[in-house]
Amino acid sequence: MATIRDVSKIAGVSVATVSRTLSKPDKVSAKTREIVNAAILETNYKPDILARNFRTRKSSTIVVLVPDIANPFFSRVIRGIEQTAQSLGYAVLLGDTQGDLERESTYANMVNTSQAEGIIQLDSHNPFENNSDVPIVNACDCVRGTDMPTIELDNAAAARKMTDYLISLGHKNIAIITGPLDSTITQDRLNGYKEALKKSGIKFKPENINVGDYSFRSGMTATRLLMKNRIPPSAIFCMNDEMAIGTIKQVKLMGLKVPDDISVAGFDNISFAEYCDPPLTTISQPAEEFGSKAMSTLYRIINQEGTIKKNIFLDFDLIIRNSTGPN
Amino acid sequence: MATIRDVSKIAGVSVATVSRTLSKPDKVSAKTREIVNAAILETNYKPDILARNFRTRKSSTIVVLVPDIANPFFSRVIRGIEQTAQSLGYAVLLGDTQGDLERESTYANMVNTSQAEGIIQLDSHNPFENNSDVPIVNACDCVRGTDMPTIELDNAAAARKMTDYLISLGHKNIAIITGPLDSTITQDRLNGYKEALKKSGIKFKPENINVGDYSFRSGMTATRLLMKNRIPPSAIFCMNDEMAIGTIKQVKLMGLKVPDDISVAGFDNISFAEYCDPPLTTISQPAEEFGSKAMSTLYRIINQEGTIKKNIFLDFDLIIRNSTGPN
DNA sequence: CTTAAAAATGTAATCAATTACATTTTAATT
DNA sequence: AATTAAAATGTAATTGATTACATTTTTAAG
Repeated sequence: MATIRDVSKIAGVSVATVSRTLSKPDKVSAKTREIVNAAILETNYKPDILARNFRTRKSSTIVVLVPDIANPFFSRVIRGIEQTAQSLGYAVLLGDTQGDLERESTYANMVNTSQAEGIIQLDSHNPFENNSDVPIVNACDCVRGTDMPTIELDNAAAARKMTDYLISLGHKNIAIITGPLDSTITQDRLNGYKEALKKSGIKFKPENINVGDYSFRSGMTATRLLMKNRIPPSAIFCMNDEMAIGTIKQVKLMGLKVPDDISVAGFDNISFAEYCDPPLTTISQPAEEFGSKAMSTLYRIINQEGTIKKNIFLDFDLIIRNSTGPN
Repeated sequence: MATIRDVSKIAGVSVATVSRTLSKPDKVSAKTREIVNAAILETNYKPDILARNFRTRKSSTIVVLVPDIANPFFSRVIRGIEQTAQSLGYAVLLGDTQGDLERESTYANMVNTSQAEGIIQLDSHNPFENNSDVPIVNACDCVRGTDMPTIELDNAAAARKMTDYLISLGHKNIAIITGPLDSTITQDRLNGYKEALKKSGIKFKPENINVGDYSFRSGMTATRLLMKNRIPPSAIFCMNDEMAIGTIKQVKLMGLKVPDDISVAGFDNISFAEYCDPPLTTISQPAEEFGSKAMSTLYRIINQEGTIKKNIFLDFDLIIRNSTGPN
């Protein structure tokens, strides 16, 4: 492999000039630039990125911490991250934590060792005990009470909107299948749900809450339990689309019809939501935008450019399809 | 940040000893090891990975080239890659190419600049014009006629099995919705389909082939066209589950029933396949295993350990659900 | 107690780029 | 033509770990 010295020798200039030709071409005269570029071609010189990274203390790499890459919502977020990262000259290291704190901190520490310049955390957990000065952005499921910048949805408002909509259809006994209770998203959405009930003068019943884990199966299980309530719900609001699809399956399995007997609503608007039967009423989230906003914010933090908004809220939409109907 | 020299000064040993304590502790006496470790704790020393990478010419990083991370099959493959990579001490750089050759070669070149030690390519395309000596493994959709090791399915056999099964149900007019024609997977599966027809003495009709792009929508469009055939098919075999789900939707939209009027089969066995209505008959592929096998093979290539099997074939399964029935 | 071999440790070069600072060349002005 | 400022280029230090080779210490054998 040719080094910058080989190039400089052939071009008859110093290594500094070669280096400048590559990184600050306007500091080099047109004539020398040509000579150097010719020498680069001749030697097929490729800068050694490891040497450059080492010298400049920059890896042009960021780490994404994601609870599960196979989750269709997260994989879209990551697509957004990757695209923006690429356009900003950054590479994306994938840290699929599977909820394991040890794996999370292994990846998070890559910043301390300069392997990565920053972190995008998609889980509601601060990977650093005390607020550190590591560049980090928290997206999608965001922790409260840290000074990490966040890219989030107004989850309470979204859940309120969905609950309001179900109430407007005449439902009074609305069950909710949540995500894990320690997640901020779950808490916010639960609050929104309760607020909407209260506003409409509907009494909140604890038996109408069931905890899931975002999987199809947990949607089915939770539904089975909810339907055993003394007064079974006439509508079930799930905190993601997979659980809602599990719910639809379970409801059908019990010989009931969606939405005639029971309305089902989801959250996320994954691509499958439009194709299940009946198509799913849900809240759409701009998944790719979460990713690109998180990446561009992280970029500004790393490079200390412009001002950083502490909390960025993205828009959601209530997507009404046929899984919900009048009570 | 403390350097290895700070540690060596405090421990009263040479930098070589500190380095050895970290990388080859058995070459250091127990006593010195203790002293050095104490000094490491005291200084909170973390080895500078950039310096180490530079010196050792290793980045402990590999690149995954994937056509689309948001595809649920690929995201599972990547989960398998990531898990195995982590256990082997490698980090995974995500290269979502979106089918763009330029982005692909940008990522592929990271190996030439030592940013990555190897590549896992999930697309049927050789990112290097001429067979290079870059460590690379080709998984899932594999190119023919290169010397890249592959991790693949016997796609022809799988398609044959599915077609045989449909024939065994009494279907004679079986349509197929393919992926892009330049993909090896598509070609192999198409061959398997044709072989099965031939074996059963069924004449292959070109009008029964329609090309899709693996999206729900293309499944719908292709189905609409196929149903306009002079003799519409009684079964439709789709080369992935998304298109099959689109097909089911379109069939229902036309007022027909699955499987009573038309049988629909998919490929991949993504998690939704079990939850759509009716549940989808499909071919299951060991997605995570594709990933882990690809990673462990790449590891052996990079580190020149053991022998490398040129082509590894994984098992598939015909999963019979309710989207297919007798003609 | 020697002596040889093995184990432990130390010295200093090395990796390939970047860049502060020094020097030379060019351009502009009088 | 002389002077000065600006632009271009060069010199050599620097980054932090690894490691070949040299040296010292320990262990084992006679």
